Amino acid sequence: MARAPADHGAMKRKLGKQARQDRIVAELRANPTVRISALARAFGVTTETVRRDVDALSREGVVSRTYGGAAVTALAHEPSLDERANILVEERTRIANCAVSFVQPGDVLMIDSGATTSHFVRRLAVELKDITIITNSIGHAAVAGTNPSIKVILAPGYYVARERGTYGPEVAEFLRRYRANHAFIGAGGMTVEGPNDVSAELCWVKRAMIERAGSCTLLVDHGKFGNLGLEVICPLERVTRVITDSPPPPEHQPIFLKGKPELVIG
Amino acid sequence: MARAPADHGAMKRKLGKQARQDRIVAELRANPTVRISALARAFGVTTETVRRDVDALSREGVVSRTYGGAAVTALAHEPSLDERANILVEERTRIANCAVSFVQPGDVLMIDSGATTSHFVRRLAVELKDITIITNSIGHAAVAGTNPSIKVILAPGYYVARERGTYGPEVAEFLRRYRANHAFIGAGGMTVEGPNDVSAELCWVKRAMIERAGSCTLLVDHGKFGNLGLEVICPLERVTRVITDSPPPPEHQPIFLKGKPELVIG
DNA sequence: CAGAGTTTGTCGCAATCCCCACATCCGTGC
DNA sequence: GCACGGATGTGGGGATTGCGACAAACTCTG
Repeated sequence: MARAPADHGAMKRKLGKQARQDRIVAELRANPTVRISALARAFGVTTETVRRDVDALSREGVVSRTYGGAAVTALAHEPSLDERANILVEERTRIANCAVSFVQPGDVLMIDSGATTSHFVRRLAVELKDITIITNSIGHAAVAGTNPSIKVILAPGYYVARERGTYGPEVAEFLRRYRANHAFIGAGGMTVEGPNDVSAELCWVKRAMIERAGSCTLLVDHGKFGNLGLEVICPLERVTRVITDSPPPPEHQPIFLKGKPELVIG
Repeated sequence: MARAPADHGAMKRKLGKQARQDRIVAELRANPTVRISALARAFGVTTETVRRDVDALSREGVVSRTYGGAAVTALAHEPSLDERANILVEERTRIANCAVSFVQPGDVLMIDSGATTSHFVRRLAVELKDITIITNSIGHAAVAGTNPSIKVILAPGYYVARERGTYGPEVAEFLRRYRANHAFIGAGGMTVEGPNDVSAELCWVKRAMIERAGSCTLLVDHGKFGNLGLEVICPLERVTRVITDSPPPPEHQPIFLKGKPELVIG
């Protein structure tokens, strides 16, 4: 593979132990794995030295040791969205399947980033044609973009790795220039006050989407009912429809009493 | 290639190929790395068989190969089903290594999407701290975003799957609201007229970045000299510096005669 | 049933890695 | 100066892995 012959940035001078270990974890941010032999060449030290570094980092739990090198530890990498995407797959797939039935060719959708909505987008990319998706999630864009008949518009802003999407005032301002038929958004919790989530920046994006869409469908699994996050996204009346996987517990049925958010069970 | 040998659950003694590979990725959800030898023992097959499985998964980008095993992929890294990213890695890595030496902490960079610039961003994410990156590439954003000390601003627009980035008038308009120290851009070709590329929409993004940056560095491999694409991006004088991997052929040396674009060989 | 194609096993050698013991270098404090 | 501990380099034996080539077993199809 890529040799490092008298490497440019590496031969500056001898790095100390700390500097080497920092470089190793940095390298693992760019590449999923590193090899001891390659690092030794790059640092201009012996493989034994690198081996000791890697072993030390491994003991600290910063990296995960492999035969011949090291890899990113599963937890340190993307505990956030990645882990969340792998739980409740069954339920979320049901929600997603149900949600696509409300979408028709020609629709313009706003979809916020999130684990549940990502299943929804995956189904959209498979089943539907001639729709436009406006989103702040690069994951959604990448998935939906594989379908050439789906037009994807990505919102700008500060990129937040944890959510794999853009956030900040730019997003809301950008969204205000568009108008959509529907907004499909997720939420961290759902009470009689309305949908809520844990982070203010997440809420602002969802709010902007709801504001600019003709109607709003909430995608939440049954575990979200009763959760109270930091901030309420919008009053209950602004939500047109709630799609979930199984009936909410009786104590939260009052949410749908007035029939204002329509309840759909996938 | 995409054949599923319809294995029912009756396979208790020996697992089929598909079942093994599924088990491997499942194993990787629990442990950050697996070893071929261990898997071979667990499955009751030869290490060669597991090696083939792992190699296959690695080619698909599902796992990342290590010496003696496999590791979880960084998810941000692999989605390069793009064959262009896998050629000239040697040359592009050299260019990227050279380019990072021109960047200092505190810099604000505009970087356009492209195969060559992606190597550059990867190095940036490893070696530098406290910089701001403004880009239209979701790949760049995902990679740079793993480094918490790098601020990433993503430009809006129509998402183009082929380029894994945003394009269209929105991009240029958005960029106009920022000001950067440097622009690092790639190009499909390079002649005495200046850098060029094959698609008008690509050119408009590059143009906007050059316009809004104090100086502009072009990252091109040696094969690009003499290529004439559809559209010239900007006159030669607007380019501050050209970084390439090996000296351009003599017939294209005139590009650098006036010393206006500085020539740097990585 | 035959034949083509796929999957897996076997074998051997070269390359690589691990581990251990010991030597060397260097800065620090006495 | 000198002892000392930490960090690093050296060298070799032993184990593991990678790779290519070939054969055996199996699957599918006509």
